[in-house]
Formats: sequence, structure tokens, C-alpha cells
Amino acid sequence: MPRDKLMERTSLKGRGAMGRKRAFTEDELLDTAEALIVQHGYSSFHLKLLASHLPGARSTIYQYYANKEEVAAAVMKRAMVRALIKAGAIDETDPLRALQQLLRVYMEEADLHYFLGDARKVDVTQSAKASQQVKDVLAMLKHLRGQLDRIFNAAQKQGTIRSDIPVKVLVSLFFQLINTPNTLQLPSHEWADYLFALWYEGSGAH
Amino acid sequence: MPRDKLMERTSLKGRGAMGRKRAFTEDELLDTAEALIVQHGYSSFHLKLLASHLPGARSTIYQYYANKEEVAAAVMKRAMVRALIKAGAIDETDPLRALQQLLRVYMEEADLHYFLGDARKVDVTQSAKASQQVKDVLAMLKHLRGQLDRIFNAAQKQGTIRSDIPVKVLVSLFFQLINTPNTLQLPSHEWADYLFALWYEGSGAH
Amino acid sequence: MPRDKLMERTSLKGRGAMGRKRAFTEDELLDTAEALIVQHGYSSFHLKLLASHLPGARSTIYQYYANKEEVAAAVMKRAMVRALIKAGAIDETDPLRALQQLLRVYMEEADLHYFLGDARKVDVTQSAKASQQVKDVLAMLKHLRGQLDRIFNAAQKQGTIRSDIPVKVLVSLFFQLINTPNTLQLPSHEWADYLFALWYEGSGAH
Amino acid sequence: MPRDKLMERTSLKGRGAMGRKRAFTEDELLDTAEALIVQHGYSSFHLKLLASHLPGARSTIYQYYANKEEVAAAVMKRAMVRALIKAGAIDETDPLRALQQLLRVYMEEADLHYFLGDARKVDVTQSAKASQQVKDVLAMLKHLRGQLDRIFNAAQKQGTIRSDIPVKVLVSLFFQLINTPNTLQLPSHEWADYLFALWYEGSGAH
DNA sequence: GATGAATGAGATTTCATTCAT
DNA sequence: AATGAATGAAATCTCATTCAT
Repeated sequence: MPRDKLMERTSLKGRGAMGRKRAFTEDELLDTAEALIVQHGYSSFHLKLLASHLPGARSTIYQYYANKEEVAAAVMKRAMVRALIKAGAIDETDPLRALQQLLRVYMEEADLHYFLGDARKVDVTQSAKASQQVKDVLAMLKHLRGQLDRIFNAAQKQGTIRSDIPVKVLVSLFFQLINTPNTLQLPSHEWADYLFALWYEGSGAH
Repeated sequence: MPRDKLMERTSLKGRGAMGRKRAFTEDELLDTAEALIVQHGYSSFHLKLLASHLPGARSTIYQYYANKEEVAAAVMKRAMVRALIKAGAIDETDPLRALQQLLRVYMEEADLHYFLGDARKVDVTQSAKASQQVKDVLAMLKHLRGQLDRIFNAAQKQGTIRSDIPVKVLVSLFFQLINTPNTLQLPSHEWADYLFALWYEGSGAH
Repeated sequence: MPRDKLMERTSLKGRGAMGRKRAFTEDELLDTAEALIVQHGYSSFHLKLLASHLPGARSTIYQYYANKEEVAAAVMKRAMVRALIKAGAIDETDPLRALQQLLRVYMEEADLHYFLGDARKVDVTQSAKASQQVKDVLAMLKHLRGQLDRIFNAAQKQGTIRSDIPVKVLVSLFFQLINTPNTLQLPSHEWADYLFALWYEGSGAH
Repeated sequence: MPRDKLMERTSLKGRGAMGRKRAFTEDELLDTAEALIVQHGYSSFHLKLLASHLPGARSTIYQYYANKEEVAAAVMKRAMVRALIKAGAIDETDPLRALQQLLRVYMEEADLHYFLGDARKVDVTQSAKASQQVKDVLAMLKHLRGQLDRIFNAAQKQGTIRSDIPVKVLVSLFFQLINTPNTLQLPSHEWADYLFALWYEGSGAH
């Protein structure tokens, strides 16, 4: 794995013993790939495209990942891990407050949503590693859904959300909020709170 | 690049005389293509895939459409036209009722939503026809949004929906409803009414 | 072989017993094909292209010719026959006068020149008929060259053209005149006479 | 559509470091392509054909040229540049001598003639690069014609060529000489001188 | 006869991946 | 380690030709 890119960007440091440039960091690679997958969709994501958005050569990508699928899987897993960490840090004692926090997290990690549908599309037959990472992603997804179910059930028990509607439906709608385009260009947590209010109180006049 | 003379006559009903029987109608082709685009996403939609779901050879498709972009654009336009016709038939006198109707329409034409995001992804540089159809799609979309704005404004004036939130936000959320996966597998209009209620009344306990 | 097209163009005449249109004459077909071969070159001559410049359907071409090569061969043969007839009518008693006449003929049949190089490119392996026609073309070409040699030799014997230069060279240059683009847009025989004078007298000041 | 980053560096001499050895140089490719275009004509020139005359796979060509049009345009431009350089080196003080030199140059670059007619046939709509190169070719052609006009006018002023015929016609014929097949298989400059004499003195007996 | 439609063979092009420096 | 180059597999597309009405 390559050294941190910062090192050769600060050219003051020189390049140690030999002359080979370090092309790009793994993080740079994943950031770029993530942006491209979100922008074009997984199925039109190409390594050629990726390379054209990175400083180095296309073949260099293979220093990090054995094939395209592994790149995609790594992107997805990384996003999922980020979300899982943030979501895991949420205090669930107050279900409603927890949901609001959760919506903020999901909003920050909005890319996640793109990946959920795509994870199953990754051709996993060529690479055991990719296969494993996709499995991990799906497991983490299950975990997140579990948290959501748990909080919703608690809220229903507590009487703060409607009981005349199946949790499944409430969860679906809640999940759907994440995708709502931030038409007002607000900071993501403000937008999240806006939507949370609407979701909770409804759009009707009270 | 414009198609053959043959092409222009595609929509001809009574064929002048003679000619072999068609392997599939234009509608069959578009239906199949639509299903595939919805299932696999626009960017992994191939004509090879399409052909494999139609009777007849792949090259036959090229008799009717110059490339996959034209097929996709035609699918999208058709869906949009369908939606526009249904949405245009809605009586807007009672805004709330109109919104409910509208949501039903959008639900019936749920594919629409897949296409809206994809319409801008269609590579339009190779085919003037595709380019025009994508333009048409976007124009019709604008028209639909116009209707939505109109109804929302009327509802707000009437005092039946919240006024403390910008219409833009209410519209965004409403539009988002369409995408909510029908987890209960209800008939589409029942599901629409379910969501409408939640959207109007909120998910919170009253 | 279809009736003359004029007939159904004059719709006054009606269409006899039944309703089928006559698409195009064989001559129309050959004229169009000839123009296209001259314009685009033999190797990029397509039946699809041809059909798009004819009133009828592409498949109708096969009523007249079994394949593309036969069309091309027929075009070439027809042009060659035309030239042969005209050239055969020339009185060779006065060699110089005969050459001038001949140049006029060749100018009128300037397309010929395009075909001479292409005749050998026709893929003759698929069609005996095409093969025969190409053979005919080459035989007629030989005949024309024979006439040219005969006249040149007579002129040399007569002392009206240079003898210090091999006939072969004189012939080559003479033949080359045909291709000279008519930059002044003169009627072809005037242009021919212009070139003939230059060829005979030279471009130098006398 | 512009090529890969790789492309831009094609002409790089010292390759930065590393990379496999090239299967064929750019010049080899263009030489081969040129020979094929001359032999078969532009319109039947295929990349498949080209590849079959080069070491390496067909797809390798696409590393350097986006499509056959770009290859053809590059071939033409290169030939034109060669001619322009040689023609530019000619001393024009003695017009007649200059013309003789020029004819030699044109004869050496006889391929040029094939390309001039074809340059306008190149389908330029798919590649900006090809489009530019064709423009360059036509501009250079204009430049060459300018030189020719200049020399002819000087010669006419000097009284060494006929004044009873428009320069345009003299130029046309002169230009036509280039195409005259070297029937005697002489070295190109001898053949050029042969033709020059005929052009100047005429084919008639003096 | 004429034609709309179908189709397979082949050309063009793209891209993931491997190779060798 | 990094990369320029090579390449095969697969997708896209075109066109001559055949078919059936």
C-alpha cells in the first residue's frame, strides 16, 4: 500500500531514494470512485473513467485492487462502515431523538442509498474478495435495518409514533426521506431536520 | 443519424400492401425495454439484453431504432406521455383530492421515477431523434412540476396544507413518495392512499 | 422487367388491372447507381445508399440484379458500351481529327475513367453474371486501347505527332486529359478541344 | 471523442520511464495505412485490413487513433506536410525551372493525388481531431495551389508560357500530370521530366 | 412484381485486464 | 511500485441478402 500522498505533494521532502512518483492514495482512489458511481450509477462505472479522474495511470489501479468489482465493493463497504460507526454512536434511549439523529447520519452519508440497490448487482463470481466485501455490506445493511426496527418499535411502544400503520410502512417512508433532493441547498443536517419534522407532523395544516 | 425510409413508416397502421409479418410490435419492444431498464437500470441496459428478451434477431431492433439511446428515449417519452395524459385528466378544483389522485397516477406510472434521473444520462450526441425525445421528456416533466406547484399553491391558499414550510420542500417530499417501495405489495392505488395519509397526517401519534 | 416508369407517373392512365406501383426503371436504377459510384467510389457504393436515392424499396433492386456486384458490373458495362459505340463511329482517316473526336467522346463519358480502375475491384467470385460482365468490360477496354494505339501509330507515321517519345507515353498523357477537371465549366466538347490544343501544342509560348 | 491521456503523449520521444515496447511505431502505422489507402482506395480502407498488415492486434490501433477517419486524416496530413516542405524549398526565381522542380516533388509524393479527392470524403462528424486534420489538409492544398498560381503568373509575365489560354486551364492540366501512370516504370524524376517536356512542348510534331 | 420486415455475417469500437520495462 | 503499451472479449452497428405477404 502506497505511502500517504501528502508526502510527495510536499515536494520539499524530496522523494527518498528513487524517482518514481506515487500516483494516488487509496483514499483518493475510493473518493473518486465513489463520486463517479454516485454520478453515473454503478453499471456505467468504468475503470477507464476512474483513471481519467485520477492523476496516475489506469493500470496503477490494479496495484490496489484486482478488478473493477473489488473497487466498487470497497467503495460500498467503506461508505457502509462510515455510516455504521456514526449510527452506532447514537444514543437510543429517546427513540424520537434517535431517529432524528439517524436521519442526519443517513443524510450525511446519502451516497449509501445509491449503493444499496447496486450492491446486489456487483458481479461477484470473479473475485472472492469482492464477494466477501459485498457480503459484509449486506450484513451491515441488515444491522442498520435492525437498529431502525428496534428504534421504531420502541417509539411505537412509547406511543410517540402511530400504531395504526405497520412499522414496515413507516420505516419505508422514513428511509425514503434520505433521497429527497435538498432543493433549498441547506446544510445537510438542517435539511434533515426539516424533513424529520414533515415526516413526523405531516404536511397537512394542523 | 436518421434511419432508413422504412423507419418513418413505423407507426403506419394499415401496411400499404405486402411485407412479412412483424416479429414484434413497437409496443412489445418498448414494453420489454421498459421492464429491463427498470430492472437493471438505464446504464446497464444493452440491446443485446433487449434482443434476448424479444423474438427475433438483435439486428432487427436497428430497423426501428438507430441505437440504444433512441430506444431508451422512446421508452421514457412513452412513459411520460402516459403520465401526462392521466395527470392532465385530474380535476383540480379540490386541491387535496387532486393531490391524492395525482399520487395514484404517479404510483401507477412508478417507472417514471427511474427514468427521470436517467433522462439526463442518455448520451444524446449521436442521435438527433434521441436528443429531441429527451428534450420532450424534460419539457413534460416541467409541465408536471408546474401542475404540482399549482395545486400546492392552491392548497396552501385554501389552508389545507402547512404554510410554515416552503412549497418547494413540500413538493420535494411529495414527489419523493413515488419512489417508496411498496413493501406490503398492495395494489398500487391502495399503497398510494396509504402514503398520502402518512404524508398528510405525519407518522407521529396524534 | 418493369414497364416504363413514365406510365405510372402519368396517373391519368390509371394502373391497369391491379394496384401495385412500378417502383423504378432499370435505366433509372443504373443512372442512379452510376452517379453514386462516381461520387463515392465503387468501394463505398452500397445498395442501401442506392435504394435511398430511388423511389422504391431496397429489396426491389433484387428483382433486377442478383447482388450488388451485378449492379456495379452492369453500370460499368453500360458506360463502356456507350463509349464503344460512339468511339466506333469515329472516322479514323485523319488521325489527328480522330483523336480530337475521341477526346470529346471520352469527355462525354468521363465516368468511364472512374470505372476502369474499379472494374478489377469488383468481387466476382459470387456471381457468374457479374464475372462475365466484368470480362466484357475489360475486353471492351482493350478494344478502345487498340483503337487509340492504331490512331496514334497512324499519326506518328503521318508525322503529325512527335516520334521522339514512345507512343505509350503519349497515349498515357492523352488518356490522362479525360480526368482534368473542367474548371471553367465549359460545355464538355469545348473543354475537350481546349485540352486537345494544349496537349498538341504544349503549354509553352510558341 | 478525444482519446485517452495516453494518446496525447504519442509523439513523446523519451518515454518517461517504464512501459512495454511498442509493437509498431506511429510511422510504421501511417506508412502501412498510406500504402493500403493508395492500393485499395480510401473507401475500402478498413482498420481490420490495416491491422492485418501490422504486428499486433486491431484494438491496439485504437490506442492511438479513435477511428479509421483519424487514421486516414493523419495519413493525408502527413503526406501533405511532406509535399509542402519540399515544395516550399523550391527556388521560384526561374518560373519554368520551378515548375519542373515542382512536378518532380509532386511525382515523388504521388500518393498525394489519391488523397486530395478523398480528403473531402472523410466522415468528419465523429472526430474533432479528424475534422481539424482534414481542415489542415485543405488549407495546405490551398497553399500549394497558391504557389502554383504564383509561378504560372510569373511565367506568363515572363513570356515563357502561353498567354492565350487562361492560367486556370494551364494549372489544371499541369496538376493533372501528377496522376499520369508511369507506364515506362522510369525513376520518378525522369518520368516527371518526360511529362514536363510534353506538357511544355506539346505532343505534336514541331 | 414489389415491398416491408428479418437476419446473419462482418466491421467498428470499448474496456477490463495483463505484460514488460 | 508505476506505468505505457498490448490485447481479447464483448458490445454496437451496418449492410447485403432472403423471406413472406
